[in-house]
Amino acid sequence: MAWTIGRLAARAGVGVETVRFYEREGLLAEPPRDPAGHRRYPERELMRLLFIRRAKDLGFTLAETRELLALRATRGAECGEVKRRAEEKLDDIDRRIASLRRMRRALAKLTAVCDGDPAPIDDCPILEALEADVP
Amino acid sequence: MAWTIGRLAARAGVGVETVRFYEREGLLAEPPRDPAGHRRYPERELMRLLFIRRAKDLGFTLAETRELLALRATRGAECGEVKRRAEEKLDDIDRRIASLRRMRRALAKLTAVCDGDPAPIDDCPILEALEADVP
DNA sequence: CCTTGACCCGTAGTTGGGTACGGGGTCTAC
DNA sequence: GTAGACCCCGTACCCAACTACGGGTCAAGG
Repeated sequence: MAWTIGRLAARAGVGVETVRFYEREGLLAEPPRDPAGHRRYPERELMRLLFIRRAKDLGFTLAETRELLALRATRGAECGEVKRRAEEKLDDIDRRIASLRRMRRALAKLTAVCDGDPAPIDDCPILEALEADVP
Repeated sequence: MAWTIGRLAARAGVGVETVRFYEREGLLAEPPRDPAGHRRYPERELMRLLFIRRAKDLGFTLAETRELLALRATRGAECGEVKRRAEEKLDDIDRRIASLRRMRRALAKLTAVCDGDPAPIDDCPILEALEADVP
């Protein structure tokens, strides 16, 4: 089953123009065309499109997302290089998760305060997220 | 100890103009001034500034970051509302962590493939991050 | 004194990531 | 056979988040 640009975009919750924009930017490959010159997308391109949105929401730039999508093992020689880059990305992701967890802990503390004793707290509690974290 | 805008910015790794921009946008409060009219920042403003950068890197907009920073329990009546908003942010953060974990799993799989049998894999492995995740 | 450097303010310009427009072709349904 | 819904392409426009510019004040060092 192949999808038109409009249907693909609708399924991913983005606009048609956005899909064409990602194609220009090299995030989506140029898809095959039907006899009328219209783009026909295979199912897997939806995955790719959803991944791009997800990565964007997580604060990756389009350039970083392009790199993430380009990571793949092809043959012996390149494998080490791919692995190195993948490990860099892994570290990046781990740092992001750790940051989010620190924010999460601070927010959870705030809701706990609200639950029990309704005493006011003066300072912005989320700033605790950065405790002992100054360079 | 109070810091000048230049020193504060340098410690946080941003430009002076960025700090003034955040002040205009209501992310940083207007600090006290010295007799010459220069801004003098208390230590805690560095926390705030670092938090803003961190949140930005995690994909929060400045508006969302402003909301995060504004969350605090003040007195009984407002407490329920603050708690509700904090719980929304918690859910948001949990979703982000889950997304990052899915990416992480896919990347880890890639490095594992590189380690062992150096057979090439055709498809972009990170797209597995979205398996069974299509609407 | 006078230069240097860090600050002041306001406004203009830039970059990343889309969005909208305008003029046209195509396909299906009435 | 024509209206409506889709698609094509190119270019122009938009918003968020900075970033740079230009002209002015002040304090310390040479």
